[in-house]
Amino acid sequence: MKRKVTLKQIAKELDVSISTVSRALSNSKEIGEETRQKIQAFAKFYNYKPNNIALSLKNRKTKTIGILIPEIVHHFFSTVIRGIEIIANQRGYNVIIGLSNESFSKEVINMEMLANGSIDGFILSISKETLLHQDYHHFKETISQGIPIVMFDRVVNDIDCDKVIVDDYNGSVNAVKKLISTGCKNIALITTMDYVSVGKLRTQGYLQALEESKIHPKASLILKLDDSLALEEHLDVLEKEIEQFFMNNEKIDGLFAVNELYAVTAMKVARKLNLNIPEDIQVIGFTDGVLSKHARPSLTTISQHGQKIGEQAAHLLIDRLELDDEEDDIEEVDFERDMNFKTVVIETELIERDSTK
Amino acid sequence: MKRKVTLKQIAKELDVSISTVSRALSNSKEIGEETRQKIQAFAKFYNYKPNNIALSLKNRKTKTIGILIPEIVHHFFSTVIRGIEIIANQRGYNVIIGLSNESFSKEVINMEMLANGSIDGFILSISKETLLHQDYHHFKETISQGIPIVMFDRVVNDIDCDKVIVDDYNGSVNAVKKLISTGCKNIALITTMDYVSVGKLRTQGYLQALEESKIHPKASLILKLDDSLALEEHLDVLEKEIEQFFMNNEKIDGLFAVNELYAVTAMKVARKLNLNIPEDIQVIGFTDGVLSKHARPSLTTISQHGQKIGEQAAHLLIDRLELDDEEDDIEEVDFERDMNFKTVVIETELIERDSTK
DNA sequence: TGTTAACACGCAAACGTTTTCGTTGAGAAT
DNA sequence: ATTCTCAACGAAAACGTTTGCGTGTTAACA
Repeated sequence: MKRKVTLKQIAKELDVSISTVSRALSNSKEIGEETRQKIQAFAKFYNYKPNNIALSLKNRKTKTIGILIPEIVHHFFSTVIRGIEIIANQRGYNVIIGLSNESFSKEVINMEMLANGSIDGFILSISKETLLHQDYHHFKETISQGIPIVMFDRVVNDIDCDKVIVDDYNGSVNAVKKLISTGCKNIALITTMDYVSVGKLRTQGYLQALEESKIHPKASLILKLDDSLALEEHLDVLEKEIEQFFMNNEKIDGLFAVNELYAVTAMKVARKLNLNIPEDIQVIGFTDGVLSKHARPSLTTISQHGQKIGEQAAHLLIDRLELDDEEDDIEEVDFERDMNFKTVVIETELIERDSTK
Repeated sequence: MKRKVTLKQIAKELDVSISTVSRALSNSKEIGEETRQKIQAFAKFYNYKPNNIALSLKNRKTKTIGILIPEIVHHFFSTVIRGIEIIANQRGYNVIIGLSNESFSKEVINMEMLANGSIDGFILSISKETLLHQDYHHFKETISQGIPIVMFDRVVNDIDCDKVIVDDYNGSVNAVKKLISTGCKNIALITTMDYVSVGKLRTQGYLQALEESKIHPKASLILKLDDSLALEEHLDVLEKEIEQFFMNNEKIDGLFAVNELYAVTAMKVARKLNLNIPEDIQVIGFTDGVLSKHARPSLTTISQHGQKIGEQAAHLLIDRLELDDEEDDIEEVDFERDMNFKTVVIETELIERDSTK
């Protein structure tokens, strides 16, 4: 087992000083041609690579970004990660991942863990529990320590950071408009509780589309489901809830669901009730995952472009990190800095498949 | 922006030495009661947390493990990550993720990048390209540098490391036996090219099950697909290939597919050809993902227990890392060490749903 | 009173880098 | 002969920790 070779060892072996080795390897012209060649050859032979940790300590930056998400077995989130990773790698960064599992305390723990020097900045999506408690002190503290954050998808307004969000509102408006334009008169909505910001926005979009078409929304056409029902374990409960909902609203001819699972389950129920899709009832779901593509019939969805979100978030974060670098040199302009936080909106796209006319 | 406070700053502020602060915070009894209280109070007030990078440098271990996988937008892999993350967190480790995107060079680059001090050990699944080239020098080099590796799912034999594998062979045997026992006479197989070890094993299992039942395998009943067809982009091509396959083999009454996508697509084709599932043809797929659960009819699958795989892999790696710690102290027994690499086999489970009788 | 032990703390090395600021020697300029 | 100027290199600090060892003070002991 040959341990990694260090500058010190090379220096000793070649009977020069550490600084000479360091300079020779960085092609400094302060070092004589001959010595430089010798050192470089030796280093190459022993496959010298500078130790990242030592570099991190010296430069006070790790070149890694921390990703903090609620769940990883999830099409949308993993797509975002892929986007982040691509850009991060391109720009010389690594990614380290923390999972909150939708829990507030795990989010805090993970954050503190990584904030102690392990990462240069965060890209995160807030856990449901945090959103429910509305306790954002950990974000604020992290930021006040000089660690920038970029939030995506699930964001809150009162935090000073860059954000990348999906245009949930307009996406929903368009989806529902599509249903209206294809003749739906009684459009139902299956959504989540309001504290999840995206659920709220999608609900608002639904209402807006109805209003624009002078359709009066009916409370009975809106089904708000507890989030735990989204868990794969409670599939049967979810199914029954939706079935009950259908029974209570016999005239439903259009359905908009705020996620894929709700939509697909609703289709299953519709079929059970002998409703034909899209003839009797049209369905549109939010999030374009693998389910939508392979459902029967394939599901018309609103794509969120998760990868693009990740890429944008990564760019925003790294831009800010490298901007901070320059500011460190100049050492001024502290006042105007909080002004220019951006919020990038990623447009959604309606992907039409067989569940709509 | 208040930067994180360091030992040095505390020492200066309280007019003691750095060592005193360090010891006071670790509750050393070498420090007087009064001083200790004072320092601890001060540290708590300023929310002192030791800098991970500095600790890593000093201890020569980072308490992070590197995960290297071909793809993250993938149910199985993300499940494994979840398993790893859970155990890692429990045992005080972080995880850093690298994506090879099934490319050899990206795998090598990522590996070298992380091996330079960023991580203590790897958990990885080999990329297809690497498997194809059969070039494993980067694994060997990493290991020879004293960085342990745990491979999962896609493994190769001639590398000295712990492994966690799925019982692909027996899983397949059982699946095909199930088909036989429910009356299938002409069982087809849809698989991948042989260089992906798991595909090969699953094919062997299929053959074994046939043989045990004295059924002669027919080459015409085996469809080997190029891997690129697994990509979501080529769905239509995949569909046509399978349709052609069905046309050529009219008597197929059972089908075993080595992944979910093949199975679901085959069901789609079967339906198109007016075959009823499971009456006319039964289908079983490998990998229990979200598709299987929501397909119509729901798909009988072989579950790989991805999370369990991740958990096991994490335990194996961390056990070895902490065992290495002790050996560093003792400084001996270098010879017997390569003997005790474990290969843990995670049993599969046949999850029966509606695509089989 | 002199010796000693316990106590409470500081110094400095070490982890592996980069970089600033010397220092040395030789040849050129005065 | 003396000063100056480079070229070529080394020493040491710094990043933030931990820890072995040294040291000064005090109190207890003979």
